[in-house]
Amino acid sequence: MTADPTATPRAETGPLYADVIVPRHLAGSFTYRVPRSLKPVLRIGHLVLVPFGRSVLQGAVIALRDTHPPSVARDRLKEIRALVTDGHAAEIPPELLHLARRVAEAYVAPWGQCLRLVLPPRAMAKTGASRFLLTDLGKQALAARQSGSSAVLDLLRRLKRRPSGIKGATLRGRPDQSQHALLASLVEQGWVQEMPDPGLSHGRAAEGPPAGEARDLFCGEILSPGDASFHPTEWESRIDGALAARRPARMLVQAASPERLALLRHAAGRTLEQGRTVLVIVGEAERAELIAAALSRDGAVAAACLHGAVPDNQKAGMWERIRREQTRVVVGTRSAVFLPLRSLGLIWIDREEDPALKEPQEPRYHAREVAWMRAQDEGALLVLGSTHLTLESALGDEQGEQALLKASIRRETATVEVVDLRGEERGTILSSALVEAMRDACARQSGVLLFLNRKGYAGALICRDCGQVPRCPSCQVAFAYYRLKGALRCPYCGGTRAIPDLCPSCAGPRVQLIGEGTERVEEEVKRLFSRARVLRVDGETMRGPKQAAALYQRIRRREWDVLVGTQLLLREDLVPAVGLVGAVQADAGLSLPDFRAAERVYHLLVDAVGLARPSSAGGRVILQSYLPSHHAIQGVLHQDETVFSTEEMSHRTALGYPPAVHLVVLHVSGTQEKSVEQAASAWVSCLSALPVRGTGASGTVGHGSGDRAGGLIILGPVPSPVPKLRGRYRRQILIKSPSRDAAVRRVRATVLQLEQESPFRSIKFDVDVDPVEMW
DNA sequence: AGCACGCCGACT
DNA sequence: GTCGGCGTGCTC
Repeated sequence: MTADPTATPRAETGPLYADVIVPRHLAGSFTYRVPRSLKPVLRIGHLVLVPFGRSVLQGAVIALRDTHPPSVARDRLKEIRALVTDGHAAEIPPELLHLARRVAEAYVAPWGQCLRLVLPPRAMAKTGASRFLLTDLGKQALAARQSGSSAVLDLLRRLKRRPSGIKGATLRGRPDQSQHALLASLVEQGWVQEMPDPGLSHGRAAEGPPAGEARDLFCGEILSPGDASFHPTEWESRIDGALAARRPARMLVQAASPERLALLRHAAGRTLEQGRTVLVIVGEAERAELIAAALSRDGAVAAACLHGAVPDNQKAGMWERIRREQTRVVVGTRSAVFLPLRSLGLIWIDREEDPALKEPQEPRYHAREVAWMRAQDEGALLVLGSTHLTLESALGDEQGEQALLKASIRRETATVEVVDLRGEERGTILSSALVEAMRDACARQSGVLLFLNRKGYAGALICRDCGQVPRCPSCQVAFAYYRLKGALRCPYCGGTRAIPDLCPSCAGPRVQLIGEGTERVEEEVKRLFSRARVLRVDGETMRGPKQAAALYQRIRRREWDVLVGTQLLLREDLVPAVGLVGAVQADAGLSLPDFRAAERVYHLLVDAVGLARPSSAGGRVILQSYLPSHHAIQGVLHQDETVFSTEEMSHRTALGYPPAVHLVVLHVSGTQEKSVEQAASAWVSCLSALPVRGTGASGTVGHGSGDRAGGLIILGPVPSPVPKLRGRYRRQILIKSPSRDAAVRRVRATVLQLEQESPFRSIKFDVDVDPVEMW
């Protein structure tokens, strides 16, 4: 961000100064003197060790220069300690350095922080540092003042104050060099002890690899095309065409998982033939393993798999092999989008709607968007694949921002019916229509699956007359039933209410608890069908790999007539297609406090429909609902995506939610409630007052949103849903903007301004661009 | 963010 | 006094 890489022509001896970014929450870069020995070799992208405050850090060189920055006196500049090597000079490939910067800009995060994303895994570890601790002998020596030297006593006292020890770099890095010798002599005397620095303790080796064994049993089917209606050749040729162009392109593939994987295999093979490489990104580690295995199946492709559960030491080796193009196909979770693949030809995002593609901490990037940045920079084809495309992706399609191809592969589905639960008797779990259909399916032994979407909905209150859920008046969030207290409780503000006798919306008397869950459904099935074999599939019965594997077996061996379960039933290849699927509470989840609630419910129900056999094979789906007119239900009923998406889009547009606008959420937190409030208000006025300054790094030309209002809608500040967390008060501001770029530019300018202003020293300003979890 | 300094209350 | 928690400030 500082300094121009192509500054002044430098002397033959090489550059005098280097701008370095470090992996810390710091906005700018830091300038260092280049030692004579490095002058001829140092290049942009090199990893270097630099003294930083009291410690030594790894950083990356982002610019070389012959003049020191005017803001810092020359004698304050420190010298680069060394080049990081692992045989050769370690360096960050230029495209990745650039990618890190683009991410930093797009998500208003420090470039140095984004540097972490592209660093080789090994380099993340601490630089073999050590700590110094005071020994018992040293304590005695201090107590007895066994040394006349005040320097020695000072040092001993300092060490004593810090039972966890002080880092070697800290002690040695002090201004006077005598410390070094002093320390050595104290170690020799046995007063001070040197220990290896434990470094980052959050190495996550504990998680271990996912339980792949139980799962492998079911991989066999994954690539078998669903049914005869799949005509892949057309889409294969479209992909071939897009790959042959060797230009950045985006393509949407809407198809069921087996078809998608078949297409991926084809695309991967074609990309490799071109001499280019393939990157596949998915939300979950488990699915990454599955896809990697599927791609590698016949040995044609050697796909590496990278995700959080892979131990760090293995990651380092994989990173190297990828960089050397020994590994040419990689499947991984979101952070894998930063892997150093060269001559990248294809990036495939599978299940692009998966919220896990969004990083929940700074830098809060979305792997789908980063993938698009990479595809643009490296001339690759980006494929967004899913059974359900997000409205965001679908709208991008219609707007034709980029050359976009859309593949939609349809399967024949089951017949869908809706049962209006408001017409049923009080307390009905299984409507008579569903029971009838179950009886029928059991008689044919075609299999029954009862699907309960109760996520975030366990134990709530619903009105049997109007279908409404009582909401917290201050948060507009559905109340949850709190069993312990027998009362309603708002999950966000914590406010409690007694259970009302009458519905707050329609004043009807039929207010009831629902969401009792799978157990109750299971009991009901057993009561009504005493001879049926019932298996329950939920978080409880699937807990632990052993139990899960056993349950897999039983499902597999068809030791059941009725399966009752949660979303777990939707797992890939868990259940063979059945004759009847019942969605027990199809509208559960519609009341969640999230503007994407309806979209999620719709997707879940479409998935549930996919679990039934096609109607030509007698497949039926019954949706039980209190809100049968809701467009999520109607869309599934009519098997017409536009029924859902048209209505949903008009809601989003009317209420100002994506994809009609872009959202940016700003978080302000601090220990003093008042200053948090003040800072939040200051941010809002700064946002609305600031005439957009041309500070930006003069990237792309703006979209003509230069007017004062900038088309931004600024809401808040309001207390965050959890207004106080770990002693810090939190407020948030919501920004809506037709242009993400305009909003981001504005926010970036204000963050810089606020962080520099003195009254807000201890306040943390946090930005979330395109939030996925809003609250 | 990380890391250490220094202020403050608790306690042998 | 000394121990150790927590708030504060700096990093070329």
